[in-house]
Amino acid sequence: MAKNLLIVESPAKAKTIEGYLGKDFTVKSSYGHIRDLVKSEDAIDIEHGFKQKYEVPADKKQVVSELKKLAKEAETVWLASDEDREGEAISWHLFETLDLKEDKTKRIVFHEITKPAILRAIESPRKIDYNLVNAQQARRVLDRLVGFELSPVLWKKVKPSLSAGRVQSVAVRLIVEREREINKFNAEAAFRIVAIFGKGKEAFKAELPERFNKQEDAEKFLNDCIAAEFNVNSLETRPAKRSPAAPFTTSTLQQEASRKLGFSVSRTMSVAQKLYESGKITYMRTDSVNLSDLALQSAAQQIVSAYGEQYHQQRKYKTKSASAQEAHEAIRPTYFNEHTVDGDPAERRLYELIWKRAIASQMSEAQFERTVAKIGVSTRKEELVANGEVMKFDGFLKVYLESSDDEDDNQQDGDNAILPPLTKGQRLDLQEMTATERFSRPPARYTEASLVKKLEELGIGRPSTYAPTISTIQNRGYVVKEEREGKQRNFRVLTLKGGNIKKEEKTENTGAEKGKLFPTDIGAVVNDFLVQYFKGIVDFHFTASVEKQFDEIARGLKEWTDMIETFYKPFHQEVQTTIETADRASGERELGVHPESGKKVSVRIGRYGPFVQIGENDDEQKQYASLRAGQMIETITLEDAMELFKLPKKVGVFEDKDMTVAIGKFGPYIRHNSAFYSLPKGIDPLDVSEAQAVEIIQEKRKKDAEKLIKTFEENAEVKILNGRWGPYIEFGKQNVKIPKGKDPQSLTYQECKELAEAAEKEPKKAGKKFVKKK
DNA sequence: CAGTGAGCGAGCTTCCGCTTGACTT
Repeated sequence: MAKNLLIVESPAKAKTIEGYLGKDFTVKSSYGHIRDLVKSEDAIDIEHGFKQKYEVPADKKQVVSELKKLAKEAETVWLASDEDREGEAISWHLFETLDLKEDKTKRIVFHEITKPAILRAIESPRKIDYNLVNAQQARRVLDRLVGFELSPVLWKKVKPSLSAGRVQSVAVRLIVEREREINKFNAEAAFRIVAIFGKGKEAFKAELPERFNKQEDAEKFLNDCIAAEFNVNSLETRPAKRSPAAPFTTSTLQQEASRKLGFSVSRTMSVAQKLYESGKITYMRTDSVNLSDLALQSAAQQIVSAYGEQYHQQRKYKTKSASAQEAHEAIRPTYFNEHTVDGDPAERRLYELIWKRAIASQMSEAQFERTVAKIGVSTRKEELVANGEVMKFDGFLKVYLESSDDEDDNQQDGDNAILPPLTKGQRLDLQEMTATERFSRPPARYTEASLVKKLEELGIGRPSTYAPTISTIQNRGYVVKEEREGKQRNFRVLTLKGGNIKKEEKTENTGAEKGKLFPTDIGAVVNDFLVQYFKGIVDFHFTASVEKQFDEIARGLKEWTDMIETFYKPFHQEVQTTIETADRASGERELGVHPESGKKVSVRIGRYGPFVQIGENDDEQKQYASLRAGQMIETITLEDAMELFKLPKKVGVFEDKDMTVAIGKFGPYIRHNSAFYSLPKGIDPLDVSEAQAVEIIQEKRKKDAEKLIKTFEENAEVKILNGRWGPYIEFGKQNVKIPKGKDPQSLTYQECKELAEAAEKEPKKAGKKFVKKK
């Protein structure tokens, strides 16, 4: 038996370290935290110094008992969890739970998984830092108190099963408030003037820096240009440079993978996890931009040998985030000489991104020559401006260019263009000039990744929780990630060409969104409730201010119980008062009066979601209709609401059964004989003819028939179908995958039944547990 | 993917942060 037991948090790390340490060391993993507060209300004894009650959760029992056994046999136990608040607490929990002895236990830390770093750590062990542990306890207790007192208030005042917390509630608030900014935004139109000079390859664009608010002014400008002479008034060339971005942290990786690869934050994390487990990259949950000395050397070597000495420049980056705890390195390839890796396409692409970003971070800056030509118009005092850019040295751009969040279409032209050789005073030949009406844009909706960026800036959440937080707020129904169609908008274009001005009206699609986060009604109602009654908790700076106090605890300047006491007393009082005094929140809003009956029309959240109601008194005949996807209580109008009552509508009869058109969660559909048929896009659900409906039903049946492999005489409900992932059995409401090697064509009814029953008996544990329904 | 929107009441829900697997119609 080995003399030493060394415990780290992650099994992949354990494997690597074991290789460095030789056979005197057994290296094991705790798989993160091994204990947590009990679920019940008595987890924290508020009366007695907030004493906590911990337990080992069921899924950690085995890990703990194995570690316990190994610890007993070992001469020395080395606690090597991460060097941050949570890591220190993990060491402390291990010390307590494994019944370790003070004199046989050593606490060590390292920031990078390299042999010298680990050996150095072993040379200088220390004791558990109880100040740091206390800071973690304060963090844990605060989060539990906030979450488990606030959530029940929502159950009483809004709806059961809702949740609130220090992190998730702020995330929802950001999205709700952004949506409101967008709603109240008024686009301002202005005319943008762009001129094209020269012909063929010599042609280039110039733009007027000023914009015209009125069409007359734009038109006058164009008019003045008809007879004008254009000359280069000034020509200025100056050098410019661009530096590479720091290597990835969790949050920047999520952002870039979202922009460049279209990954959701959880997809990014699970692909990165695979790369980490197969030893391809360093740890993927980190807030550090630091690279180990070994990594710096190895990157330098790669850059010099692949691109040459002039492309290399060693850089050390500093984190900009105040909340960073930097227990790990930045995310980088384990071996820089592996430019690509095996694996599925997602792994390969993410690895490539990580490799390029880390390599580029150690490369020289790119150098440009930027030219600005100002062009005088003889009949006007304004000048047109042409920008040209020539790259003199590509530097890090040879490998990697960071993408950006703003997709400002106004900047597309002009920048990066190459200007033909020009001389001062040169007369230019105008080919064409346009005045295009452009609109100011509302603030952008959050994507998952840009929300993570914002949370990180506010110091809210940690690398390990960004992805789960995004999932939580969606699972609770506070937020939806959606694609929404834009609206058509007209804009005017004036074109000056050949001495004539042509006026046109064009249309563009605006406001279309894909993969953006939208608040739901319940999200908005819960947010408003929390902002009204618990302003302090959902304040954007709440986390920053408690973090400051955690730091003081960690430095031994403050008692953690004092801090919690000071926070808890007024907070708990607010909870009490709110329970006693606050009204139920349903987001109710009056829309006006029903034009025909004169009854009141209102909208609010009900048991089954948001709905419109006509009538209010008990004795009145009331009418109800659910809101549709994309409609919200706060923005729906009386007219929209009236439309809702026009459907469902009977459109005719087919095979002796009614055909009804309605709108559901996934859009308009026809219901016929208890089956659903989606309406193709472009057909107005209010204007579907009987013949059209029949056609849609038959079309769908034809498509289904193509998927069908086999049916059975015994039971028409049972079918074998071709699905996206191969053949499967549709057994009533249950779908069962056909095992590999079985020929779907030759399956009997009895076999199908057995497969279905076997699948029923073996419920998908994890799937059901983690993926909340609805 | 209907329409439903009353009321009773037992028993349940819920936080954040550290990990990995088992799970995908």
